[in-house]
Amino acid sequence: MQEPTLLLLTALADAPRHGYALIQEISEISDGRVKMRTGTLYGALDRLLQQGLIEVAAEEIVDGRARRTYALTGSGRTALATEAERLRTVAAEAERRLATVRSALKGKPGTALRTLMRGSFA
Amino acid sequence: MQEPTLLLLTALADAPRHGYALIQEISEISDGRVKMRTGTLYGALDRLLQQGLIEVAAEEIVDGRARRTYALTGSGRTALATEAERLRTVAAEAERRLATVRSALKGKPGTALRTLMRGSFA
DNA sequence: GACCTATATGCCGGTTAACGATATATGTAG
DNA sequence: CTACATATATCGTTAACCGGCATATAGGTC
Repeated sequence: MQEPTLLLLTALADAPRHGYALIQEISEISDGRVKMRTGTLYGALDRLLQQGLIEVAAEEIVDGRARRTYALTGSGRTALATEAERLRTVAAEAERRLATVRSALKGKPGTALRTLMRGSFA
Repeated sequence: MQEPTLLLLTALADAPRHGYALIQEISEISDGRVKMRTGTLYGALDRLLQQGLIEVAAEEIVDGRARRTYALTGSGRTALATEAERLRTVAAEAERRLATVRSALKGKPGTALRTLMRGSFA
């Protein structure tokens, strides 16, 4: 699952929303950093509908404009929860490894180094 | 940045490694769930080299087999740290929203709902 | 000797998703 | 009347991943 898709599901996690509102919500979630384009949005919505992760919750016409509201399905909720947990785990592992002080190993290529290298070099 | 790329950088975060070792390391990081293919690996390595996020740390011949060892650059370290933080944030937001009890709102479409909907529907 | 597995790198074609651009249409503000 | 916000949708391009294939050596099993 890629980031735009993840953000879409996240934006739907607390309440159903329609396409245009999702673009705004994602902008808010990401502190204005992610401006999702409609090409990405509607392509992703179609895909997620097909995968059964979201469903059309309502189709109305407001002020002459069509408005289709989407909602997470149970399956979508599960998928988002799984994905969020996996990302949290990977992010934690990345940060743990980045925190590893390599300079501490330079002078002591003994146990610590062999431990780090386990399985990598014979 | 996509997940295979993230895992690659993570696998390089604590020590330089060569291609084949990266496949194994990623398998370990992900508890055996991700079996990275060589097509993905070497394509990604080429791309990351070009982007300056990794560099070739050593080129040796061990037992007649070529072995090219890759390492994170400073730029790669920064990129990974940034990415990890962003993912941590998004994952937390997803979990926070998933935890939002929608049933509590159903009977009280008042302040809480309006707050949730801020900016979405006029 | 034949076969399989592990180690190790690399290319190629297909598929998928994201992206930018564009189109359409209405209401509101200046 | 121009511009902007709202709202949905399609199209062509690009980028990345993926599976499969190719190549090569070393070591173990039958």
